[in-house]
Amino acid sequence: MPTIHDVARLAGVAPMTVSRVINRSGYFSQETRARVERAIADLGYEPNSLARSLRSKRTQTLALVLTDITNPFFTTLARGVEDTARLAGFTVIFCNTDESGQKEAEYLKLLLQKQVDGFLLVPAGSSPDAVRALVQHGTPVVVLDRRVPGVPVDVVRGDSEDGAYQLTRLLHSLGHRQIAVLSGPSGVSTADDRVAGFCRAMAEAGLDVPEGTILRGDFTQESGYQLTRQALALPLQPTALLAANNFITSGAMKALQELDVDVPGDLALVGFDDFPPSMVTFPFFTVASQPAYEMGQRATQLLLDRLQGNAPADPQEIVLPTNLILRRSHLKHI
Amino acid sequence: MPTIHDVARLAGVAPMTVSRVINRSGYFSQETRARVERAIADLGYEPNSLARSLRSKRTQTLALVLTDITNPFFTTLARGVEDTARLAGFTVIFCNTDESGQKEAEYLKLLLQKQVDGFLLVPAGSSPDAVRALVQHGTPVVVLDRRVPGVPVDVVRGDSEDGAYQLTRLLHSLGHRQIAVLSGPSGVSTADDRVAGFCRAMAEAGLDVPEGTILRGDFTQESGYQLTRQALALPLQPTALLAANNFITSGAMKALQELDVDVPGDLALVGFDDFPPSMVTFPFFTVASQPAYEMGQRATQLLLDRLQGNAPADPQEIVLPTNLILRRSHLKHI
DNA sequence: CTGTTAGCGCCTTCAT
DNA sequence: ATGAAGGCGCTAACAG
Repeated sequence: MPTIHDVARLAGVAPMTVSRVINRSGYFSQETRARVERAIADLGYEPNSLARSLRSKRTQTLALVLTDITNPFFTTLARGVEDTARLAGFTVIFCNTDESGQKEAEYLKLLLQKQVDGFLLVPAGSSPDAVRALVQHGTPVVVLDRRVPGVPVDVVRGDSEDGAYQLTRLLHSLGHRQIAVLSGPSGVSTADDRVAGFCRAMAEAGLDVPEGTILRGDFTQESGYQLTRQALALPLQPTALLAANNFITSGAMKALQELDVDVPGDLALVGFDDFPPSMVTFPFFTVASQPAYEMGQRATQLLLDRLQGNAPADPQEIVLPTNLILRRSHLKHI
Repeated sequence: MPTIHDVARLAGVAPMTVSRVINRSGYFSQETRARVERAIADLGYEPNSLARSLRSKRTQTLALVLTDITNPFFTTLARGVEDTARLAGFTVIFCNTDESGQKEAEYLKLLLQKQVDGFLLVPAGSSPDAVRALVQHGTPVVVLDRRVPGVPVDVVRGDSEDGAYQLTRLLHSLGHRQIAVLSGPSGVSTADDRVAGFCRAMAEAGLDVPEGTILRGDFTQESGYQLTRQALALPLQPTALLAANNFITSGAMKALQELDVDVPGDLALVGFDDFPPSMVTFPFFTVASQPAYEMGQRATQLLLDRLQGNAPADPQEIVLPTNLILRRSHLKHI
């Protein structure tokens, strides 16, 4: 690999001059410029970002740490991040934590060592410690998708509370009184907020929420499957199910098919997060959809702004509205 | 950010000694070790990977360059890559090219400058030039999913030819004689191989392939939609459609629904690539599924082996079998 | 407009 | 068992 010295020698100039030409910084004559560019081309020289970053203290690299890129919601979000980063000349390292605080901690440490310029983080599980540590450390971070109460940090997320509120209102307007909620782990804001939105709608409607109708598992298909079986074993049979994310919805559907419960004939089912349009061949699930791509975009833009000192001093909270998509799974007649 | 010097000063030793302790290299007494570790903890010191890499010439970073992570096939593959890389202490930078040779070229250049240790590459479009350049450059590369004829490079891919052969045989065994193929761009090996497998099965069955029954577009939902409309306008109406990937399948289904063509009642539809299990709530499409996760795993392992000199000298080609999954979309009675 | 000096943070080499 | 010198490739700061 040729270095800046090789180029300098071949062009008959000092390394510094080569540097100037490469970076279009400072002064240089058109003639030297031509000689240098010739030499660069002849040698096939490429600048070494490591050396550059070591000096400049900036790597032009962002870290995207999320729970599982296999979830289409996060896939789309990741795409928003990457596209936005690319336009600014940044590159993205992605890491899956699987909701494990330990994996998360390991990654954050590794990424810090790699001197990434900033973090886009979907905090794992219910521990805000990792986020707090990052923030105190002074590293630029934008938290995605989830709130981290008590930590002064930028957040870009969907309006979970409102989405759940809307879904519940919809069910209520259709006559449903017994609704079971299949949610994620308590302590995870999305899970909690969706429960809260549900409760608010129920309270407004003057309905009480019977013991056991709010079920907690995690955001997986398996969990949706289990919770659904539990919900159907409840003393007061629910007439509708509200699933707190796409995986849970999918698991619920699987359980219902096994139990020969027809949706929406026997039971209404609504959920959070849409499925990717390119994959939805049968428009079926009624959902509260979050703008995943935009979330990635906005978060990345905010992070980039911060890196350039273009963001407001105090932590921003950007809450993107949720979009109610009416399809068929809610259409149970009461 | 404290450096190794700060640690050294606080511990009352030379920077070199700190380095030895950190890397467990060379000799040091248990006592110095304790002092150094104390200092490290007190300062919250983290080694700077940039400086380390600048010396060692290794960044412990891999590049994953693919066409579009939004495709569940690539998402799963990416997960296989990341998991495998993680276990080996490597980190992954991911980039989407959207089949654009230009984006690809830009990224490869950028990543080269960042001194990534190796590339996992799904080559964009039909240009093998980028791959060839990388290989000649001496950079470790493993090509994923697609063949790059004429370039001596490691490849890990699915058996597209055989998958298409099996799907075609299935259709033939059910009595289909007029089958239209909706494929991707010619020049992309997966598209070509799937056409080839189809042709082999037809030839073996003594059937000819009428003009126009092999349609070429790209691997998108939109393209699947268009090609399907073209296919149905063919002089010899096909009784079955073979879609060359999941997006095409989905676009085909969309078109068929619009045209009020019932699947499988009026027309059989089979395709390449499965949909993620967690998202498949209605088992419907009969497909040739590729082991995406394993593909990512194997490719990464091969790349890591190469980096450590543990791989055979000549380019490896790992072809993973395709798995025929029978569901309902092929069940048209003839 | 161009060159020299110095140093980013670390580790290889050689000395002690 | 520990330390000093030097350099990885680049660029900020200062000369000229």
